[in-house]
Amino acid sequence: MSDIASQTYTRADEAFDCLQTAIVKGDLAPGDKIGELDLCARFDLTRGPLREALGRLESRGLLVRRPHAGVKVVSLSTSELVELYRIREVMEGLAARQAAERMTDQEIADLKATLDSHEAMIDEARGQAYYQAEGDYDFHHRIATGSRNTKLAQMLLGDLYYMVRMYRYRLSTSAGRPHLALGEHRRIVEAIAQRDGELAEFLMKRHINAARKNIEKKIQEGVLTI
Amino acid sequence: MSDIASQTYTRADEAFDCLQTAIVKGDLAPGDKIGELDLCARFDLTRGPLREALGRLESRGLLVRRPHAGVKVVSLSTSELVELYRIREVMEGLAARQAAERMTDQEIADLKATLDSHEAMIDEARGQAYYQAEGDYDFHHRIATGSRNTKLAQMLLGDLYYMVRMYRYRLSTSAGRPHLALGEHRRIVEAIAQRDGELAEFLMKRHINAARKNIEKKIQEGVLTI
DNA sequence: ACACCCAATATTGTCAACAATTTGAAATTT
DNA sequence: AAATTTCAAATTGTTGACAATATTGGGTGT
Repeated sequence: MSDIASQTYTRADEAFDCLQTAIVKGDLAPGDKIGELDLCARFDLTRGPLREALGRLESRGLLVRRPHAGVKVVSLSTSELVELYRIREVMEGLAARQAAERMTDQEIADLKATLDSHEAMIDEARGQAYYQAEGDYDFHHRIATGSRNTKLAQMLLGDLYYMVRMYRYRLSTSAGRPHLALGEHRRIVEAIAQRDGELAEFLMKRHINAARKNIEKKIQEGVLTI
Repeated sequence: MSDIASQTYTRADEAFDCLQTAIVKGDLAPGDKIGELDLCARFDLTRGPLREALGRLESRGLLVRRPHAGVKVVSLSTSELVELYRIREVMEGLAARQAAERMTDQEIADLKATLDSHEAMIDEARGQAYYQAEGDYDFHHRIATGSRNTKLAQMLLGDLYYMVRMYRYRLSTSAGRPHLALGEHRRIVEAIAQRDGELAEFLMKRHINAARKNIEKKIQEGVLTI
């Protein structure tokens, strides 16, 4: 949801939000060629705000636009997806390091409480799933904002987050290891609470590296096709 | 310059290019509030393409847009500028590592030749300057593309490169150390040529860390105000 | 059957006018 | 004199129509 606290909520904002959601949820599927007039009819928009929204989605890597030829929903190859995890690793490692330096005690306590509710959810799903709702409920989202490195958070949450999330709907990177993943989250938060930036960075990188390895394994087993 | 090899060059592309150049060069200065009609008159554009260009520039962090209230050229505080260097450090470190894995021998040879011409230029300026023209002549630009991590290159060259460059016009991060900086560039390329990704990453991170320290030192001495 | 060409059509890019919101100056109140 | 309110003008957001370009389907040649 775009921030409307101090700004008006334009039709372009609205268009952006609903299109992004449609992409993340797969209603607009990777590789789909989508036309402006179709989108206008489907989402009750006019072309001006729609084009603004398309521009924003393109800048976030969710769409590919070709002048005069139209728009496609981005479709990452498996190797491109793996590359995203390489980038996440170094950037989220930095975010964890800076979160250790800058998060308030209250924020850390709140994050621990969120992890408790994550655990309750895993138990409820009998250890089969670890799904985090988009936004403040999501661990990685919280670390990025906790880093207080505005540009880093913006890049992580603006450029990478939704691309990764787009694929999360179709694959679980914590499959077979939700309790393990949760445990890793807890250890990262503990390092942050101890203000040990170096350890927090190390643990976060290891955590994302494990998710990447998980994906690579699935690709190799032929289980994962995109 | 936008890629026109396989696409038409729209008026929006044109608007984007000239505005970005104006920002990087300081013709549109940090903090400037700029109006659409002014820009249209000044750059001989109409509002449609201009608004597209403004959207792109916003996504690159060069502008801040507020709905119904207009556009400002971004103005980074000194601490924000330093944070950019933290991000560059981890991302360009990764780029160097991946360049060591993926650059062709020819590309490496070409890069060395470019460094030779950099050296000639420093000598010509009597060791007072190390200025690299935007694009392929720029060492960092070359490493990012050499990484063959498309998304990484896009983020580095799309999101960070011009923001950093915007400030480079007003400060030299290799001030007092052009020969040293060039030497560091050479060592990074040597590590890449040796296909030693770990060393390339380490050296690149150190190099950017040194540039950051240089900036921090200037800030502390009160020499650098933005 | 395949490759190429061309014209018509569909779709995207641009434009100018109207709608919506903010800004700043003037008037009013304290 | 300083603070607040009001309102017209300036500026940004949106809309629908026209301009520009790519796509597609049909026709022709090999």
